[in-house]
Order: sequence, then structure tokens, then C-alpha cells
Amino acid sequence: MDDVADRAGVSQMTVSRVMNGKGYISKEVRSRVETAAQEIGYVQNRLARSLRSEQTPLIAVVLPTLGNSVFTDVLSGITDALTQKGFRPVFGVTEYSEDKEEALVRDLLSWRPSGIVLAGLEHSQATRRAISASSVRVAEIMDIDGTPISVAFGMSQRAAGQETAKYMLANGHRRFVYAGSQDGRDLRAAKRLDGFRQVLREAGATLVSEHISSEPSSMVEGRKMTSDILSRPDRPDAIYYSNDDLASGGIMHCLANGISIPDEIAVAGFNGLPFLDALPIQLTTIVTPRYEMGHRAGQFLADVNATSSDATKPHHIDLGFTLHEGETC
Amino acid sequence: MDDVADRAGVSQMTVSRVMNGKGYISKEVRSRVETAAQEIGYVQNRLARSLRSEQTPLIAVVLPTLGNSVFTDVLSGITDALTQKGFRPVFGVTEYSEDKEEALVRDLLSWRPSGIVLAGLEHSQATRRAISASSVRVAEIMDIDGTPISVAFGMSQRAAGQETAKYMLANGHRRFVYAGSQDGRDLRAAKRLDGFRQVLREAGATLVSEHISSEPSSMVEGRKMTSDILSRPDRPDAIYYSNDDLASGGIMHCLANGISIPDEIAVAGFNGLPFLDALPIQLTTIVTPRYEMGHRAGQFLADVNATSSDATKPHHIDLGFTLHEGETC
DNA sequence: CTGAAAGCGCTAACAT
DNA sequence: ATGTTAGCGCTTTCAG
Repeated sequence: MDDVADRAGVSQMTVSRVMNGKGYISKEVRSRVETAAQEIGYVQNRLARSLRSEQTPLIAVVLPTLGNSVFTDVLSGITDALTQKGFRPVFGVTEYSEDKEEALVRDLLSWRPSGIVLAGLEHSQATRRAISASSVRVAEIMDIDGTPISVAFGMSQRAAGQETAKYMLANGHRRFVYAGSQDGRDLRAAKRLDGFRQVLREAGATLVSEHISSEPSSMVEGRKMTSDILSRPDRPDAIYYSNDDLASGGIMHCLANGISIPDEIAVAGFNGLPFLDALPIQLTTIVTPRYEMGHRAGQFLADVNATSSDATKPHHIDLGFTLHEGETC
Repeated sequence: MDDVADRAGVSQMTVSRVMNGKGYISKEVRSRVETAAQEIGYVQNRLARSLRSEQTPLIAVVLPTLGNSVFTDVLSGITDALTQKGFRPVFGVTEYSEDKEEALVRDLLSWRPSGIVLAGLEHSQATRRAISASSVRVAEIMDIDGTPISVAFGMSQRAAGQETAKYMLANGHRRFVYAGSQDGRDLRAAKRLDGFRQVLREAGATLVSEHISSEPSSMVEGRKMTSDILSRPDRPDAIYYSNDDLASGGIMHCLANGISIPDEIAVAGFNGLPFLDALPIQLTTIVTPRYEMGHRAGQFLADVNATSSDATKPHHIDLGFTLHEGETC
């Protein structure tokens, strides 16, 4: 900056003001400084700026995985919202581990980000402490069943499970199987299953069994699991999958083996991923506002005007979901 | 840090050494410092650290989009490699625009990252200048057809197109249609098409037409395009899609309309996405090392031992690809 | 409208 | 094995 100042014949402070568009600068000086900066290829050092000004345009983003399009959709929403306001996401993945989340949060907080995005509402005590000690603004996403640290942008996972169960029951199905993945480490899937179970119980229907694969969810895994489920003696009349990937794998299994859906077996998924529209048969699923959850969280954190240390008490913003009836139930 | 030092009864410098595990510290002092830090909930300020030490564990990542699983796979590879070595990705998306890439690179460079990942080999003059002026280490990914700035981890897009064409020709197809998306802004898809065309020309086969949708690629879009293509009078006997999303949409169209593949129409894609394995029919495609390209690039940039300002001249590392024959040709 | 001085929190370099 | 000094590049604050 000194070099630019020398070259433009002004003080370093004036250069700073020009670069940041702050304070009044005569047009003449401004253009001289801009030219000088251009000429020597000056690039601001944001580390210094952020250190001194005690604020960074950085938002920490902590997600369970990048291997599931659900989170890349969310990340996409966050990124778009942030980019628009000149913020940058800096992020890490937890692989669904609370310990890793804790370490990551601690590390990311050392960059003094002005905000942090967390997935879900369940975090270790230490994570919560670290966050509240740092006074970053927090946005939790995906879930609203529980108490947020500050603001949660999400939907009720439990209600999604309930609504799916109700719809399947309404269509006459009585004997169910649940198919999930990730060893059940996905807490939100667990909440959906919980809601699903509850409605079944109240209706006197049967949840024959719960299949939880240890693999990450994928179409291939869904196809495999479905093959297993359908080859057992206690064949159900409907399968509730923890998400669309698994469910569409199930559809593929049936398609490939001439099993008629929903006559021989009904299936339902969760998420409402775009590719479902391309399948030969429309999957019954819950459409979730993935991009929007990320986008809203990003907007919230990038909003400079919002009260910094929210005096408002923890609350959630329900972005809802819709049941896509489809043809598989 | 001063507070920690006071509490532990040592100098600030000692705290610094403990926090960073540098230099010799007696066990006694170390534990005193660690306790003190714990007690007051001390969190390093990496801005200050990076400013003073003139190095950051930050890697800038610039990708065209997050809306295509190809790039999220790559990002996943990058993230894994970086995380392992204590680096953090900070990133942005260009939406396939060179101008946005330029602005993004400039902005990200202001964080003084120690490395930057760029997609493809084509960048504006200004982008190249900004990068070379900053002395960050650069890794380009995806493509190797061209001259990298420094090191490229990728595969030959052109060769992929050529190999696909050869395989399809070998299977007796003669009249082709190409189906692409993104308004052709995807330069790598363009290179594949180029290789494809060339082989066709040499073999005297016909490229009946090229359909380029303005939408981002997706299964739904692929299904739509296929429907269009097959309803025209000059029906081809094979379709080469710019990627698997489009191609599997084509498969879905055929499946839903009782069109037999490859008898009535042959199809081929590109990428070898995992979900293909779940489809009722195996798509002929090129399997690309997406995660690996990201991972290798990440490892390279996070490798502290590597020569900083590579004296070595620009080169590429060919991670190759494999043709998955499948059943659709 | 512009400038001078001070200092953000840390670590490199040099003591001891 | 630990301490002292200086300064990274910027912005805050106060002057004019």
C-alpha cells in the first residue's frame, strides 16, 4: 500500500480509503491512486485488513458430507447467497461425527468468521460453548425439531416422516419395511423414522423390520437392499426409504425384475431430487427446500444490518416441505 | 495470548510456542499453558498468525458450478486431501464465466492462500497475470489438452471423445447425433465433441446434427432432448451425450416409451457416475477419475515440502479414463 | 478532503 | 528452555 501511495503521491491512508470506498476522496486523487494500484498490480491483504478491522467477510460452513447431493444443494444455496454479498464460505465436513464437528468448529472459529452454518440441531456441549464464547452469528439448517442455538432454517423432519406414513396408510398399505443407510448416524433420518413409526403405531399397522446399511446412501445400495428385502419370506407391501437415492435404487430393482410398483410393492423416498422427474415412474416422496435452506441461512449471516449478538431468543424458520404423491404408493 | 501468558506465568512467546508445538518447551510449562488456555477458552487468531508468518493454510478453490455432481466429487476430493493436512478450502463458483473467474481469483488471492485450484486450462490473461504475480502454487484440474500454468491433474477430454466415437463405430453405428447442454459454455465438453467429430470424419460417418440445450445438464433435460431427437424425421442410430445425466435421461425416455436400446437407438455418455450401476441397463460411458483429480490436486497444494515456486516447467499429470462398455451401444 | 500515529494479535529473529 | 524486540499490512482515531 505504501508503494501505491508513493506512486500516487498521497499517504497510505488515502490509498486505504480509495480501495474501500470509504470517506470523501476527490475524483482526481481517486483516479491517481487507482492507476497507481493498477500499474503495480497491487492486491489487498485481507488478513491485515481483517485483523485490524476485527471483521471478516468469511462464513464458516460445516456440513456432514459432500457425498450426498442434499448437502451440495445446500452448499450451493449458501455459496450463492454469500457471493452476492461479498462473503466467502470456508468449510469442512464432519462425516456425521460430533467430535469432528467440534474440532472443525474450533479450527474454523480461529479465522474469526462473522458467521457459521451448522447442519442440524445436535451439537456437543463443547461446540456450543466455543460458539457462544466467540460471538459469531450462527445459522443451523435442515432441521427444526429441537432448540436452535440461534436461528434454524429448516423443516420438521419428524413431520415429514409422519406425513409419509399417513399417505401410505391412506393408500391401503399395512405392512412396512424401513430402509436406511449410514449406520443410522444421520440424525435427521432417525427423526423421520421416528415420526413414521409413531403414525404406524397409532394406526395399528406393522413395521415389519428396519434395514440399516452401513454404506453411504446411493442408488446402488438402494437397489441391493431392495433385492434383499423382497427376497425374504416376510415380504412387506411397502418400503419407506430414508431418501430418494435409496428409493430410486429400489425402483430400478423392480424395473429390472418386472416387479410392479405399487401393486406388488409400494415405495416412498425423501428429498424430491430433480432427477426423479426423469424416471419412468414418479416416486412418492417429500420435496424439501434444500437450496432455499442454504440460501436463507447465507442471506441471514451475510446481512450486516441484522443485530449482531441477537437479543432475540432462539427460534426457527420453517421452510416447510411438500408431499409429492407420485405413482409409487 | 497475553492473558494466557499471565495466567500461566510465562511470556506470550512461550504460549505461542506451545500452541504451535514449535521449539522446546518443558512438560511442566506446556501443561500450565494448556490449562490456562483451556480455562479462559482461548482461541488462536489465525489472521494475526498468518499475517505475521506470511503463510496461510488456505487453499482457494474456483469451480464452474456446484450444480453438477462432477464438481462436487472433485470438491470432495480436494476437501479430503486438504483437511488431512490441516488446510482449509475457501471457494467460489464461476458459472462457467471467465470474467467471474477473474474477479473471484483476484478476491481469493487477497487472502494470500498458499495454493489455488482452477478448473480447466483456459483462463483470461488477467487471471494468469494475477496468479503469477502472487506466487501462489496452482493446480489445474479436469483437462490436460493445453498448456497448464503450472501443473494440471486431469485427463484428455479430446481422447475421451475419440475413444467413444471409435467404440460406437466399431459397434456398427453410422449416423450420430450429439446432445449437449449449457449453451456449449463447457469447454471440456467442446473438446470431447471435437475429438468425437474428428474420428467420425475420418471414418466417413455422419454427425447428423448437434443439439445444444441452454439449460444446465440434467436427467430431465436429457429425457426431453432425446424425445425431440427421436421424433424428428432424420432419426440417427446413435446419440452421443455430453455427459451421463443427459444420457441417462435418454435411457429413461426409451424405457418409458418401449424403445429398445441399443437396437433402435444406441447411446453413450461421459463420466461414469455411480448411480449408473443401478439403472436397468448399463450405459456405455467413459469413467473419469473425478475424486482423484481433486484429491491429487489437493495433496499437491498441501504438500509443504514441494518446491514453492516450481522451477519445473508446466506439465500435466494424466490420470486417465476408462471406457465402460455397458450395454447401450 | 487528506494525513500521522497507534496498534490489531501474532511470530521471526535474536537474545540469554 | 524461555524471553525481548520488532513489525507483518492494514484501519481506527484523531488532527487539520
